Amino acid sequence: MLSPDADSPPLFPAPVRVVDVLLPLALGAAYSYRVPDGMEVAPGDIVVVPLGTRNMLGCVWPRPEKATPVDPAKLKPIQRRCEVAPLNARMIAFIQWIADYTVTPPGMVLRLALRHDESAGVARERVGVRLTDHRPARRTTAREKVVAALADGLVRAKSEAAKEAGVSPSVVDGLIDDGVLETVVLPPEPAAETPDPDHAAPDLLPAQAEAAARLVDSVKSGSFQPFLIDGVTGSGKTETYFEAVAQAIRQGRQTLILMPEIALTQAFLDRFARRFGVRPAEWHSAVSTKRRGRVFRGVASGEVAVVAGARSALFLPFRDLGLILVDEEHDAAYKQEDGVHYHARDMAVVRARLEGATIALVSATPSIETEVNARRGRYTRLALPERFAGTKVPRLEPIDLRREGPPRGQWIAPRLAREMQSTIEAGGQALLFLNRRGYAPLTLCRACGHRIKCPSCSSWLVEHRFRRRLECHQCGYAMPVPHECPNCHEPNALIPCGPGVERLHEEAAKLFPEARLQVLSSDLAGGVERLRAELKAIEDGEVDIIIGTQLVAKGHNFPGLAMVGVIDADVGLGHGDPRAAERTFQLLHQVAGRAGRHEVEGRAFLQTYMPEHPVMQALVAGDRDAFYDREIAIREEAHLPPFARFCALIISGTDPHAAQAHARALAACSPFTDKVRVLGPAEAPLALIRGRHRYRLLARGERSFDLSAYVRAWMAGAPRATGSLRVDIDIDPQSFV
DNA sequence: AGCACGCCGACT
DNA sequence: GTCGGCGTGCTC
Repeated sequence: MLSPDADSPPLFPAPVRVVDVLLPLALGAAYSYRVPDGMEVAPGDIVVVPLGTRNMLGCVWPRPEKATPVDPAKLKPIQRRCEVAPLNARMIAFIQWIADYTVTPPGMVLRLALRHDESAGVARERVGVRLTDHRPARRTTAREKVVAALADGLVRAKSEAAKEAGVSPSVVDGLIDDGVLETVVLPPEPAAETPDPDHAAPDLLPAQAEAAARLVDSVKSGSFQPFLIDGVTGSGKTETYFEAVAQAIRQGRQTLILMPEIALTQAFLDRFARRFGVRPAEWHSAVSTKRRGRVFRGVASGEVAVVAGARSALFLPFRDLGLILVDEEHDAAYKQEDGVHYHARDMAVVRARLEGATIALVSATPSIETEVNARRGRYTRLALPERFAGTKVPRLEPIDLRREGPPRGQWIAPRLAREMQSTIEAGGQALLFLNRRGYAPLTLCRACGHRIKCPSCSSWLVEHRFRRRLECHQCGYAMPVPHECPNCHEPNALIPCGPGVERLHEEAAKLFPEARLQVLSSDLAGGVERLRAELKAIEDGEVDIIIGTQLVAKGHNFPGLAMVGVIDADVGLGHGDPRAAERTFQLLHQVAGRAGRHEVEGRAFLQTYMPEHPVMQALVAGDRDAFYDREIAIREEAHLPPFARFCALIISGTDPHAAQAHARALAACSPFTDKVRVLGPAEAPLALIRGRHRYRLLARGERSFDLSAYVRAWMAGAPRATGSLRVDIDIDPQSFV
């Protein structure tokens, strides 16, 4: 074969080939690049392209129909194509969909899928070593140790061999050079072992078996179907959906189990292992970069069958995703509120639709959105009404703090104390739930009435007596506890107001001097290790009274827990947050549900100043439907999600005219101008103002509100210098299905 | 997101 | 005279 002469120009010069490359930047659109001769690229390929002075990783992107061609003089060539798995068409569609829906530049969404350095990395070849017949010419003690360690003639990874011999890896390298050891290429370490769908098939209750069968059928059908697994605490929701996982494995399709990060516990992984023989691949912030790289590539190759992961796992490049489970679907941690604003639960539904996958949202207390979708038949409800162990859902009893509250300066009502006493005497454990870390949430000056606030965000500083500091729970600011009032300088006038878990511990210790107490909060001294140890101690019955924050509501099991006392059931109610009732209901339901899981009849007590509040009434009556009926009616009336396309536009930036520009734009494009109000930070509901946003517009528009028209109007009228536009993601889940 | 460019204050 | 603060704007 004659090779073409490189010096002479071709007779017919090939036309310049141009493709779009999406870069992981906030750029509005993909940029065009020239494809060098001899390079083949297709949409989804990961490439390196020059941008300004640097080189960047990007993804070849489908060219829009009406793309404005870029000046050919500007075109730079693609540098190289990366030898990594390209994004498939479904993944591209997913990224584009999220970008459109959340009004975010597509590059920012791509970043979520490419961000992991591991996506570009290629698995490094693992080198193993084995002893040969040669013996070292130069003998040293270190070398002797290596020879002795490898005397069995088996292959070991290089680092492994050095570690076993107790020498540095360079000794091993030296022996390789001398021919004493030979190198062997090891097969790449598997990202995860393959779960066995038939490892330990469970016994299911009739309701579980029926629900499992529905899910299995759906996985078999290989088409998009959304479900809600709606089961009371302890009804075996996990075991039920594990059967769908087994089916997906049998069919060779992949499964994603999404969970809030804190719910992804050892206990869950162990349960999975008991059913499938091995643990699933994990994906969350605590997984090492190296391990993430393996999982990432394993997911792309299809080798990893099941991933259990936090929010960000939603953007993994699955080769063939057949099943998604969203555990604790009501959890607020699924909502991402910086960078790309998205709700992982809703985007999971979108991804399932694009992948042709079965999806099940799982909760004992579904979010309002999901409940509405189930009631309207968009999601198929699979109800698990009974507890697996045959025990009843704990009875909830209100304690009216107006009539039978504790004396001033104390927080455990006499009745609650009596119940705790008899619980402990009967050998059971009691949990006091108070969602406030530290000793006291407010420090007040008796002399001048000054309240100590955070200098940077003006919320109250929380006293942490153990650490002898005042801390801001919003921004992390901390200072030593002052000896005099910072305002009037009166010494010894500062008094702590209200309870935190530390103070509650103090009170409980006084009331029950014999009892063994343990505080559980996220700032427990000693970190994760200590927490794990304390949980073990509790499980082994070495603790009588647990005093815990939100931490105790999720994930961990307390087999000996007989009763729960909620110190302040009203926390969270009464602010302007439209989700206050929902959150309180979910949290209290969940905490109360911790009691009496195994053979012990559980009881729960709610200390409240408003026992007549609908949330308390619904909890005490055990009437979930009443709660949902009311919440749905309120939202429908107020045009809040899920009955409005969105409820808030957030403007980041500092331009004082920006709010007016938004107001004009809203008025220009909303058919419901009378329902559109512009609220300043002081007026907007407290919970909607968090952090750095200077202005927030609440557009209580109808679902027909045309967002793109709004954006156009805003762009036209926006002052030149301004921040960016973001859309809050509490939106209409109808459009996902 | 970076990185350059640019236009004003305190240094060798 | 220059070094360097970060405000603005561009990158195919």
